[in-house]
Amino acid sequence: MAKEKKEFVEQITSQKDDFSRWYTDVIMKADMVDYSDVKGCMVIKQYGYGIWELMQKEMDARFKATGHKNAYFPLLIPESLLNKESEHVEGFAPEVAWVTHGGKEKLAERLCIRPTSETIICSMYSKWVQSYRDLPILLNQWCNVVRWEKTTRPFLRTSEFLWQEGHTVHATQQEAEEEAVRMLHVYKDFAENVLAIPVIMGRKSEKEKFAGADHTYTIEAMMLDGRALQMGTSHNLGQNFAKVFDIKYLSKDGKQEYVWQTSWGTSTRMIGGLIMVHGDDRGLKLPPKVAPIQCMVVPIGMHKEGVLGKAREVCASLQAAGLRAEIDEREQSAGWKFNDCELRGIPVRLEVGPRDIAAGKAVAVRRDTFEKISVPLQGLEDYLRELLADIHKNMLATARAYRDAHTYTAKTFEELVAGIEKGGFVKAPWCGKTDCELEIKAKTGITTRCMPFGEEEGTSGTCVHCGKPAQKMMYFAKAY
RNA sequence: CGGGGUGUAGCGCAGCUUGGUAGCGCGCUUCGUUCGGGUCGAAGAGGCCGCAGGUUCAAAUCCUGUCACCCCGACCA
Repeated sequence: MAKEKKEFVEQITSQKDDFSRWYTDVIMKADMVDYSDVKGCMVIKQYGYGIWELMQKEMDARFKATGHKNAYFPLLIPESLLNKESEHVEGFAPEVAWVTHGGKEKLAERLCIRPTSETIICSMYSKWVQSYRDLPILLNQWCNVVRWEKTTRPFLRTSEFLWQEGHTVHATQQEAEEEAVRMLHVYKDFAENVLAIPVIMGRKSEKEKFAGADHTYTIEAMMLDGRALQMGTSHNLGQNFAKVFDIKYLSKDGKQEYVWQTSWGTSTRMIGGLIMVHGDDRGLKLPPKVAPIQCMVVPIGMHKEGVLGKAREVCASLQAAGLRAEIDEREQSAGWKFNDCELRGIPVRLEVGPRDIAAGKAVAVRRDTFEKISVPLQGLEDYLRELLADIHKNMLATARAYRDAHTYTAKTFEELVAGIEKGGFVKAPWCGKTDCELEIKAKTGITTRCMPFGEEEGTSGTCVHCGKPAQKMMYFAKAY
C-alpha cells in the first residue's frame, strides 16, 4: 500500500535519467521560478529571489571592501553609442533588443536595451575624467540586462537577467591589470566561501574573450553532469574603449593620456550553478550562507499538548540569535514536511516532538549527509552555527572531490575526447590558435574554458589537437 | 535559426486513429482523523481542450496557419 501510494507522489526525475529534466523539476518544485508570458523571461519567485538577495549582500560587501561604490546608469542606450566600438557591437548586435517607439511616435534614433553597459558608462567617463586626480574610478552597478537568446533556460540563460557589472578606470595598464585580477579573486572567494563551489581561475582564449577586451579572466565550475559553467568574468579592457570614447586625463607631467579600464560581472546564472553543483535526487541543497531558510523547525505531533508552543519558542530563540529559522506549522504530516525541507534544500531541519521536549532536546538533521543528531536545547544556537559552518565545509569539499575526480589530462586528441565523454574537464597542452579551437568545437562540441593561472606559460609538448608546439595549458569541457 | 516532440482543470496525464459536446490521479476547499520519513476517510469547487481560421448538422478529435514550451544542433553570461 505504501509503495502504491508513492506512485502518486510527484517525483523529481533522477539526475541519472535526465539531468536536464532533473534541473527543471528542481527549480519548479522548489518554487524558485515560474515561466512568464514573455518568451525567455522568467519570474524569480520569493524563494529564488531570497537566494539572490543573499548573494548580493555577500558580493556587495566584498566590492565595498575593495573600494568600489554602487551607481546606476540608464537602461536605454542610443544606437550610435553602442555602435562606437566595432568589436563590441559585432559581439552583441545579434542579441540586442531595440526600442523604436515612444508612445505612438517613432524615435529619431532607436535605443537598445542594455546587453551590458560598457558603452553608456564610457560615454559618461569621458566627461568625468579630466585629470589624473580623477582616477581611479571604482564603481559597480546592480541591474538587469537583456540579451535576445535563441534558446533559454531558467537561471542559466534567460533573455533578461539580473547581474552586477563593475566598471573601473585607471591611470596605468598595471593598475587595470591588477584590478581585473583582484576582482577575479573576489569572485573566487565568493564562489568558494559563500556558494561552496570550487572554481578554476584562468584566462579565456582569444575566441572566448569579451567583445572589446584585451583579455578576459574567468572562474569556471564543474556541474554534476561534468559540464562547465562560467560563474563570473573579469575583463581587462585595455585602452580600447578609452580610445573610442575619448577618455583622457592630464597626467602629472602635463601629458594627455588615455585611461586603462576593466569590467567584471556575475549574474543570476550562478543560482543555476548552485543547483547543478550541489543538488541531488531529493532536490536542492543550499549552502548555508545563501539559504533563505537555514533551519526549518518541524513540530512533530503538532496538536499534542505543549509541542507547538515549545517549537515556536525554539524557533524564536534561533531567530533572536541571528539564524534564518522558520517553523513549518502547515497541516501536512511530519513526513511530508521532511521531504519538503529536502526538496527546498534547507541545510538543517530541526525536529521538535514530545520525546525531545521531555528530554530537553531536539533532533537536527543535516541536508548534506542526512545525519540525525539529538541536540540539547541548551546552547542550540551555538551548536547550529557550528553545524552550518560544517555543512558549508563539507559541501565545498564534496564538490571539490567530485570535480577533481572528473578532471582528466590528455596528451592526444583521442584522450581529450574520451575524457569529455566520461563527463568532465580535460586539461591538456594547447597551441593557442583560434583555428585549432574552432576545429575542435566543430568536430566535437568541446570548448576551451580557460588557461589556469600559474600554468599558463612554458608548457612543453605538443598541442592536444593539431600537434603543433603547445603554448598554453588549457582546460577543455562542454559548457553551458 | 534548422531537425524532432508536446500543448486537454493549478500539476501530471487519458480521450483524438474510427467527429456526437470531457475524464483520471495528485493538488485545492470544508469537516473529522493523523503527525518521529510523502496519514486516513467523507463531501465539494474547478476546464471558451494553446490561439485563429476552415471542413461539417456537429470539432478536443479532421485540415491550414500561428504561438508557446521541451529535446538535439548552431549562437551566447
